[in-house]
Amino acid sequence: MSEQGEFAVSPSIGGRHREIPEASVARLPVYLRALSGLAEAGHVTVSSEGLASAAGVNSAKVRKDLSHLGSYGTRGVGYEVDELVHHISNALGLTQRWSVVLVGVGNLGHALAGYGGFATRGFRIAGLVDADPSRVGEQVAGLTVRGIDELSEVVRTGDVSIGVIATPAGAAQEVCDLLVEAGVTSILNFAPTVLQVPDGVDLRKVDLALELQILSFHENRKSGVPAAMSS
Amino acid sequence: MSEQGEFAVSPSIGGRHREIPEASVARLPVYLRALSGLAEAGHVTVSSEGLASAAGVNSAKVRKDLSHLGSYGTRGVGYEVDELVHHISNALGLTQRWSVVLVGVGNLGHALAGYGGFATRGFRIAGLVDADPSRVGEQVAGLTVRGIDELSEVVRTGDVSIGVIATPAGAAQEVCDLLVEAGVTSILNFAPTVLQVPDGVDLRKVDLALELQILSFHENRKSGVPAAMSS
DNA sequence: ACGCGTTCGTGAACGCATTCACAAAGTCGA
DNA sequence: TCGACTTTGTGAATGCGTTCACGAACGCGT
Ligand SMILES: NC(=O)c1ccc[n+]([C@@H]2O[C@H](COP(=O)([O-])OP(=O)(O)OC[C@H]3O[C@@H](n4cnc5c(N)ncnc54)[C@H](O)[C@@H]3O)[C@@H](O)[C@H]2O)c1
Ligand SMILES: NC(=O)c1ccc[n+]([C@@H]2O[C@H](COP(=O)([O-])OP(=O)(O)OC[C@H]3O[C@@H](n4cnc5c(N)ncnc54)[C@H](O)[C@@H]3O)[C@@H](O)[C@H]2O)c1
Repeated sequence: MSEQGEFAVSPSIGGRHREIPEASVARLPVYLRALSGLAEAGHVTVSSEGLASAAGVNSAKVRKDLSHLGSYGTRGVGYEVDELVHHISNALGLTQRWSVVLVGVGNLGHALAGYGGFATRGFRIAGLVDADPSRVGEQVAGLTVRGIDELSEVVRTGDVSIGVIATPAGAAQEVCDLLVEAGVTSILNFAPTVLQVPDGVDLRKVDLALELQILSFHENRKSGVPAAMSS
Repeated sequence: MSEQGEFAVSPSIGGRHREIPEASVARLPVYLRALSGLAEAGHVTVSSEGLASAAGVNSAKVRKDLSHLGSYGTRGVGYEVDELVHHISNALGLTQRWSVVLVGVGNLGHALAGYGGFATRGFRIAGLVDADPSRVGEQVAGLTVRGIDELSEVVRTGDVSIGVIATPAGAAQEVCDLLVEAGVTSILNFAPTVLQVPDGVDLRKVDLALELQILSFHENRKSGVPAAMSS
């Protein structure tokens, strides 16, 4: 409850460099999880070294990343765990609860809908939507599946800003367009397709096949150099 | 069946720079998918520009990436789609079929087991493993769930090199250790934990909560600057 | 045969991210 | 109070990835 004051006295008052590098942003959730573990284990403070090993990175990276949030460490001691959790949560916008709509309640969609990780991380599933008439009305994870024609209404009434796409690849762009039109400004795509979104809409993807193929590449490397047996 | 000859006459024979940058490797699967679409649409050749727009990147990146595989383009024309598919598949090691063991057949594990994307991308699920005795013996996606004590045997007899972890976070490191001990050299982790693996084992992760939190950060940015209302 | 238009392949420039390394700033025991 | 010790915060150095920009190579029409 004092970080605004801290910000006010931050160095170089004129310089507005509140930009946190994307690579740092991607690590903040990892730190957050590591800190939860440390807090449960009874740690009150943690050094950059300690947090680094818990998060699987090196300590210089931790310090640089955290420095983008402000100067919340104490030299000779480290960081106070609770305070750091608070600041990271704040930077990530996790102090408020974001609402999510999940489109495509099939094989994967069912697993996602039933996944406890949404709620525990502060995300609320505001609605489940599917195009298959035989799925509409079905109860999944305590929610009723709605028709795709109700998407816009779900987004509006549920104050939804994040859309999750778990439809087949062929339908993903169409669904994406509908989500954007309905007012969603962040999309997480599980379908193996490249999606186009207008400026102002953030898009991230989770791609199982891609991950496996990257592993395949490294497996291939490991199993003796394959195409270098010439001459 | 002629790329070894091609490699042999590659420029700077003494310099052994067959290393493909990790960032390029991560895009090759995307190109592969884009090329499949182009092939279906009847394209025989494609320019770097055409492939770039299909893959959602810019053309300089495409050319640079493909140049790491060799010189398979024709100036003034572009790349032959079929040939490129072949070379990328080869570079990724997709000419052979990799076997996968899936550990943790719960909510998410069921979805993964039933996912057609494994087979169509050339990956074979050699076994499903779970620690819950009440799950062992269950039929899932045409396979019988085996006990965790059988993991080593499944890996050995199935010639498994890739392990997928879909257990709760608390069990992930233990499962990871078992996989490594059994001889698995690549691991894809769905549990929200940092895993430790020895050198020589590749580890990748898919982290839903992390993705959502990154989106949350950007949502937060968009909805007016939040913590800058001081003074 | 030849020139024109197209597109690749790649060196060079640039920018972002990581790592190094150390002065500054704090704690803590005596 | 003070000095030894710990750890942060950050400039500088380095490394990696992206983008630029253009010469070289090729197809094609004439
Ligand atoms: N199952 C997995 O483990 C897994 C893993 C990785 C990626 N994926 C990807 O996730 C997506 C979903 O996979 P799945 O196994 O759940 O498939 P699925 O076929 O079981 O489910 C797809 C659902 O989307 C619905 N749908 C289709 N078109 C729609 C539209 N226009 N609007 C709204 N809903 C629509 C269908 O009715 C169906 O319920 C696919 O793109 C798949 O490649 C799945
Ligand atoms: N469900 C989702 O959509 C989703 C999404 C993202 C991430 N995840 C993560 O994936 C993991 C699995 O999620 P879930 O929803 O399927 O959970 P779940 O509880 O439904 O399934 C976990 C399974 O793992 C088995 N298991 C537990 N300990 C084991 C061990 N030592 N060895 C082998 N098997 C063991 C359990 O018996 C169970 O069948 C979790 O870490 C979760 O955070 C799930």
